[in-house]
Amino acid sequence: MPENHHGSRTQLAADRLRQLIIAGDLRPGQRLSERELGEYVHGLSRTPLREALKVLAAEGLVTISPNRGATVTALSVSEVEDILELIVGLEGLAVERACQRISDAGLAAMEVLHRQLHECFRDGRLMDYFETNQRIHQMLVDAAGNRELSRLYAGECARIRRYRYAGNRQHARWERAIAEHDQMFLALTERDGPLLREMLRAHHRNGWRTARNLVAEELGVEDTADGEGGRY
Amino acid sequence: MPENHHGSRTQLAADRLRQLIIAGDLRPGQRLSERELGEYVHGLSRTPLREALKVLAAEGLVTISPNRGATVTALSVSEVEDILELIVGLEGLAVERACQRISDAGLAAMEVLHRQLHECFRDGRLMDYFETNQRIHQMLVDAAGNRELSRLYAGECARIRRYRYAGNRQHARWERAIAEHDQMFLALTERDGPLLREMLRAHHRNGWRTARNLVAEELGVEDTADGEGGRY
DNA sequence: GCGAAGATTATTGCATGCAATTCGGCAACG
DNA sequence: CGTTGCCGAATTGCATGCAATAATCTTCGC
Repeated sequence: MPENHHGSRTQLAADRLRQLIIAGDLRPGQRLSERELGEYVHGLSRTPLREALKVLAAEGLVTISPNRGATVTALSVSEVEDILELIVGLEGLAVERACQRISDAGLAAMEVLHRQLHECFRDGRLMDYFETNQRIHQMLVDAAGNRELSRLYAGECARIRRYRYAGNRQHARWERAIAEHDQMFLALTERDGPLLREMLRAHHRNGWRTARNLVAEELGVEDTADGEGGRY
Repeated sequence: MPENHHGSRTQLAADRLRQLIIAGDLRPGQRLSERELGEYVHGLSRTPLREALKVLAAEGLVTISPNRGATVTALSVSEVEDILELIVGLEGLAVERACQRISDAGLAAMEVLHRQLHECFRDGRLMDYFETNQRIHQMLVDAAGNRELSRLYAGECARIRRYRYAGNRQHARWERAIAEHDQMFLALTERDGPLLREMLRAHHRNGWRTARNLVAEELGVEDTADGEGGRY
């Protein structure tokens, strides 16, 4: 459980709302009335909530219409794809650096998570798998040693997390995803940046192809040509 | 002059402060007392200012210490270099896409700016040159057609703008920069993404080498090995 | 019955007041 | 002489009240 070291109510509100939005407990497009939220979270007043909403708006998680209130940001399929393209690009930049500078300890840490991933798969714990998967990718990016890159990457992942994990993937895809992770881990140990980069690109494209249909369906099929001619 | 379409005082405060910080009118590390700022900008009250500060903090332009107020974010040399590495990476991703999809009209627009750049150089208008230079790079990134990428790129550029343009460059560097722009424009017209990417990387590295010394000096020489072994 | 203008209600935007916390200085003590 | 504890001033954090804007409902005219 992540401690709340900041007694600040603004921080508390922001953290709590962020978590609710990322996890998908608050649906995209849902209205976020100030007074309503205040009663929902500890009965705090509108001021810290307004500040928290402004912060989340800057992060792209909520959308504020002047004089009309805030809603959970609702992304279109193409916006999700833009962000995903960006994420893949950032991750690609990161891994090339990571392959150059990752330490043996770093590799060992990756291996721990990698094993956890396998365990989650073996035991069929889907949610834990997603969580571990996310942590692996983040750790890979962190290994590049560029804090700003890590921050941006984490932020963008948070924005579309709900969409990527909207529905449970099919088992066939899950199996392939694990295999891809195995290969990527191998590429990392051999410090082959360009190869790892290409594998990541394919990995994300494959993953998105599965999620995309579910998202498109949920949003009402904004179906352009299938992502095969893919951008990223 | 950019119009203030939003009557919202929070928006006004955020826009105004952002401008002041980016332009360097407010120095890094400078204290931003709420009441003081309020009197400075139109005599508005603390509430919209607090909200604006929170937003700018989320953008990375100001740093808020709980119960201790806000200051203009002061970056170390290595932080600036991290951000620059990120910017170069983003721009690299962008131009590869841009070379694929830029239209003739887009190329024409780039050419207009490119000519302006030459005029600024010829007339020795350094500030206009910087401005135009920045617009060229932003337009290049926009040409990739990924709004999220454009947003992030613009944000990161804003954060280090003050550092890059801290001092006036030497004329020799200026001349070379123009030459590099000529070559890059050529690469763009020929839609050679990989080449353009490499040229951008070198262009930024060369530019930073000049600015770096001035920044390091200003910040008190946090002098690690010279950037020659460059990361980006 | 339908559309439009006006009134009503609810919500946001902002100013202000009070409590909580931090920082500066001063004095007492080791 | 340096350190520690305390007090006061100033600043931030937050709650609340009021004004302004937008949404909703009512009513009137056609």
